Parts: sequence; structure tokens; C-alpha cells
Amino acid sequence: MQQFIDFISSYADVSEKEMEAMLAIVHTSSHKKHEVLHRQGSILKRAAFVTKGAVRSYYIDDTGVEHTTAFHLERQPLVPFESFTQQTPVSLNAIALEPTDLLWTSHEEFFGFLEGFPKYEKVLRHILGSSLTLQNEQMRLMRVTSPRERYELLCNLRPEVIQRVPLKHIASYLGMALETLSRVRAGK
Amino acid sequence: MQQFIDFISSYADVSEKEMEAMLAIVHTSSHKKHEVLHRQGSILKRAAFVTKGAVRSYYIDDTGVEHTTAFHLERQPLVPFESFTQQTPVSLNAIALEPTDLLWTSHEEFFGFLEGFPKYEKVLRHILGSSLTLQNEQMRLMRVTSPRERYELLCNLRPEVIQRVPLKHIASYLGMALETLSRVRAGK
DNA sequence: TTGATTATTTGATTACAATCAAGTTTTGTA
DNA sequence: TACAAAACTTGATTGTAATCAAATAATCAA
Repeated sequence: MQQFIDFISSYADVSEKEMEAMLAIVHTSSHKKHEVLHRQGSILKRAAFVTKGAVRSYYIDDTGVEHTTAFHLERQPLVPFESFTQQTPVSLNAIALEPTDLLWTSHEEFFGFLEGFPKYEKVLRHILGSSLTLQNEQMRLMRVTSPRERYELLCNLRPEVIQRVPLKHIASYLGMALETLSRVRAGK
Repeated sequence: MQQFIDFISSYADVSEKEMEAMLAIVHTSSHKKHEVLHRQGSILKRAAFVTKGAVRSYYIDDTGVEHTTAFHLERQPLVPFESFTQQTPVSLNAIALEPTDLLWTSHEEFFGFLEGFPKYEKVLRHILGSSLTLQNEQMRLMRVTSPRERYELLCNLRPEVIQRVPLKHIASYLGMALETLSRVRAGK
């Protein structure tokens, strides 16, 4: 729970009262390895936050191939904002890579809170802006860098992902064949 | 001006009073071909909307190569949201491809308006959500499709871009060499 | 109108990563 | 502990688009 408080505090000063209101709308859940958390096409009712474990987000293209778009480890949000804020069908699947614990709140609870504490409109805007920035950076990454560079960058930015996630998902995330990733790692 | 009213109306019902307040914060400007509208690294003070002409957004990578990220034609916004909403340095250059007229408002005016009409928080959220969705789609496009498919998709979605923009910029936008685009167009 | 710059096409070659095909190693579980 | 499934590695081959190099076409500006 402290993890979550720290996370929110990084975006805004949170008063006692606000914190209480937040804790009132937050729930917990536990999930087994390989459990599906949400599916492509469904309307997302929950915004979640990983407190333990690891989650993989991915989509399946027209030809049936999986594309991994994100890894969510401890202390990270798991919210497809574009679906949650607008209640449109989510475009990603999410699945637990390990036994995973989540904090979550529902769409109704969240926007109820937002009405009571409009100051957090700004926080939400900030988070949405950050998401956009992140997306931009990822886009650039895919454009300019070689497979080796992409792998090395991931090693630097998120070494724990390399440790905990099977290489086939990392290859998919980095947009290269599993074999290419294997050779890059071997230094070939 | 009607263009702009139509644009806003597509996101929310706009009352007389709101419309008046909006028009009070909107300004116009004209720009020559090749004129720079904003530069990578500067703090973006304006949110703009193209009423005439065409604008190209691009960035320059570490190796000095240009990457075109967007074309903004008539009736389209020209707002790097992640910079405008948070007043962080903008990551893109914008340059007029043709003689261009803009509508624009400043950061101060815009957020002043937002305080007066908090209903538009929701509209802004919606626009930010749409941007995220668009980014996601573009990301997927780059991952799965061949140069030919990417070109054909652009032909279908934005035929006017193909007509009005030099091929080198289109090639850069589609993430392929100019020569490749030329061959794709020749049907080879 | 003409020369110069920019835009586009075409050809030849190269480089890189995907794919195909086995192998080997690791992990989970019966 | 042993067997099966999975994760990962290695090798050979192929295909695609990048790069290099020139030539032609279109546009702009003096």
C-alpha cells in the first residue's frame, strides 16, 4: 500500500483527507501465473497498480502473431488510459507472468473521486501527458535504433525485465525475432 | 473560423457563452512557405489549428537524420500536447510546407478558459485519450506492415497528403528510404 | 527563359535480420 | 528422478529494403 501512496505522491501533494478518500476506493486482488487480467475488445472497468509480480500487455495482429507492448512490474500502473478514460474497448490483452497482486479501483469510483477532488484533474492530465511522451519515445526507438541498440537500452532502463521475463516476450517487445535476440545477447 | 467551431463541436456541445469565451482567446497568424513554427527544445506557448496550408512536424536524431512524424493540413490541430499541457520542452520541429494560416491561443489564455469552464477538462481528456489511441495505432502500423502496405494505407487515409507533400517527407514519415517509396509507387 | 537547385526514378550491390531447421539446455511435474 | 515441455542456441539460407551511384525530370528564381 505504501508503494501506491509513494506513486501518487510523486505527482501531487496529497492531504490526509484526500488520502483517506483514495484508500476508500482502492481494492486488492491476487492472480495466478498465466491468469488473464483483461482481454482485447472488452470495456475496461478497472484501473490497476501492480504491488507484487509481473504483468505482460500484448495484442494479436491480423495474422495471429502476438506483439508485446509493455511489462508491468511492482510499483507500476496497469491502465490502458485511452480505454479507461473513455470507456472504449481496450486494444490489449494483459496476462500475469508471475503470481501477481494488484491494487485497483473501478471506473465509477475513480471518476466519483475526481468529482469530489477536482484538483486531481490536473494529476490525471499530467499522467496522460507522460503516457504520450513515453509513447513518442518508444516510437522513436523503433524508428532509429538497431536490434542491438534496442536490447542494450532495455538492459540499461529495465534490467529487472531482462532477468524475470522469458526471452520470447522480450524479443516480441523489442520487435525482433527470438533468434535475433539470442544472437545479440551472445554478442554476434 | 467556422472550421474551428466545427472542430470543437465534434467533441462537445458548445453554448453561446462558451463560444464567445473561446473566440476571445483565439488569434490568427500567417506564415510563409518554409517558415519555422516551433523548434525542438523550446517551451511551447501556443496551441494552434491550421485553417489554410500545410505543416510538417519532424525531429532530428542523434545522427542528424530528419524523421517526419506528422502532416497537419486544413482543419487539423497542431499541438504537441505533452509539451503544451505540461510546459516541458517540445520534442518536435514544425515547419510550413506551404503558405499557411493558423488560429492559436496561448498557454495562459487556454488554461484561464479551462478554469472558467471546467466542463472542458473532460474535452481535453478526451482529446488526450484520442491522441494516445492514434499513437498506439501508428506504433502497430510500423510493427506489422510492409513498406507497400504502409504507403497504401496512407493513400487511403490521407490522399491529399500524397498530392501535396514532397515524396522525401512521405518516405521519412513512413519510415522507408526515398528510393523504396519510389519503387513502391511504380508497383515494383 | 535559362541555369541551378531540388525532386524523382532507375540500376547494381550490400547488409541485415527473418525464416527454416536442428540441436541443446532448462524447467516443471508426474 | 525421469520424462516432457519449454526455453534457448546455433547454423544455413533467403528475402527485403538500405545504400551507393547516376541519370532524368520538375521547379524556382534571377
